[in-house]
Amino acid sequence: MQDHSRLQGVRRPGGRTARTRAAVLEAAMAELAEKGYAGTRIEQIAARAGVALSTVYRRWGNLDGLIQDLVNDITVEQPIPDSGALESDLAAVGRIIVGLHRHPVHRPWMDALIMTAIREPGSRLLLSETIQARIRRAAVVVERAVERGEIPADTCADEVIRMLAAPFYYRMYVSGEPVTDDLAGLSAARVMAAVRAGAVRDPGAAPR
Amino acid sequence: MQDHSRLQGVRRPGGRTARTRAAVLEAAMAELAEKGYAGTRIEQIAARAGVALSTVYRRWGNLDGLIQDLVNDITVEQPIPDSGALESDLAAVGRIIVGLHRHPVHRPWMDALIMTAIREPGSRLLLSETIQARIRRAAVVVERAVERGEIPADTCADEVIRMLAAPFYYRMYVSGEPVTDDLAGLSAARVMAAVRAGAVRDPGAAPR
DNA sequence: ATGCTAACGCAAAGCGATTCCCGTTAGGAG
DNA sequence: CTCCTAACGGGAATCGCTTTGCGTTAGCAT
Repeated sequence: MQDHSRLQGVRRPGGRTARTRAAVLEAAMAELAEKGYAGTRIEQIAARAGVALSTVYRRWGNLDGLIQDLVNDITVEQPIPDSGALESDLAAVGRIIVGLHRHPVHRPWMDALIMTAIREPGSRLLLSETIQARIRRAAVVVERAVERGEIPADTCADEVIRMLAAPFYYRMYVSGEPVTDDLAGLSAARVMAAVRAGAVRDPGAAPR
Repeated sequence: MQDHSRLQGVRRPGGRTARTRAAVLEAAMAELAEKGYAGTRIEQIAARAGVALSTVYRRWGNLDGLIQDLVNDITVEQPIPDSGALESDLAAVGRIIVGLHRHPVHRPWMDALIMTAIREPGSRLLLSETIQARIRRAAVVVERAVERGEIPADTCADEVIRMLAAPFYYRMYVSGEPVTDDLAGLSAARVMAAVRAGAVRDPGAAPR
């Protein structure tokens, strides 16, 4: 294995280097979306980007490294819902998650992320951080509900979002059941019940 | 790719064939447990089993096929708790799931299963069926609670178990947060709140 | 006990992933 | 504008995965 820490410290970040990076990342994204993780060939990415194979390996090391870099570039920013009622906000957040998974471009990314995270400890950390950032963003709907006095003040906002999101990923990657739009509403209702009962307080894990 | 349907229809299932199969599966299990999915080499499995490399490839095709066969052999049977109260039963089921993941032998299997399921549609189906079988077994604790009149009669037992299990897998494979024993109790309490509120009825997905 | 052939062992070969070497191009500091 | 060298291009070489051909062993039907 080589260094690859250059991802953070390139000596000449401008001009050609930047063009190469952009081209390769775009090609990788397209290939992943079309062929999926298993069907993606580094050589194809290089060819599509009009770049030498060795360039890809020098800068990213392998497909996993490429994906890690890709994630940093793509972290999807969705508007946070604010309907005035927590349950409908949660349902909206749920639909965003469903949408992410159903979108033909995003699904292969998630697949690749999960695969990579299982294989590479470094990737696991990256995935963990990416998800955590998304949770934090979505958690404001819970915090607003607390301010409104809609739910107990000691509710753990992050845990609420995790509880909401878990079923989607569970179905996608474990039980294999279909992920449908109405799952968002169902999941939101269940989470609400737990929150109202005051069952979502002290986090089971340190929020890092 | 070859046939590999021979996994189900071997012409000479006895004697040498059976010995080979047992030896290879045991070796595969050991290698997966020691090295994990990424570190497992088919050649190592063959060597450990005292079998020719080509034999492994002829019968199982690749590591994924081997894992599929392995799963059929291993489906873990745990006793189903029956404490008389649903919440403590759920917590016990949760602890079983936690234990499965923490056990040094089972963790690589789950990793391998998830990986394989993402790569191979056939494996996805297999994982789906395996999980469904486990859900069904665990769901009896919910059915008993219904008979006791402890929870609404129209509660969907399978969904309760899914709701209980989802956070564990979510933490393991998505958010990357630690999976601890007390998570079992927390998760059980949250599920109970939703069930009592009657929020876990009509299944969001057809039960297969 | 005997014969047929499934299943095995061995080894060569093709394929993609990854590394390495060497010559060339082009940022960007001076 | 010039020079230094980071970064690139091209291709050979290595490595693990997987397939295939051929000869051998051993179930199991008779």
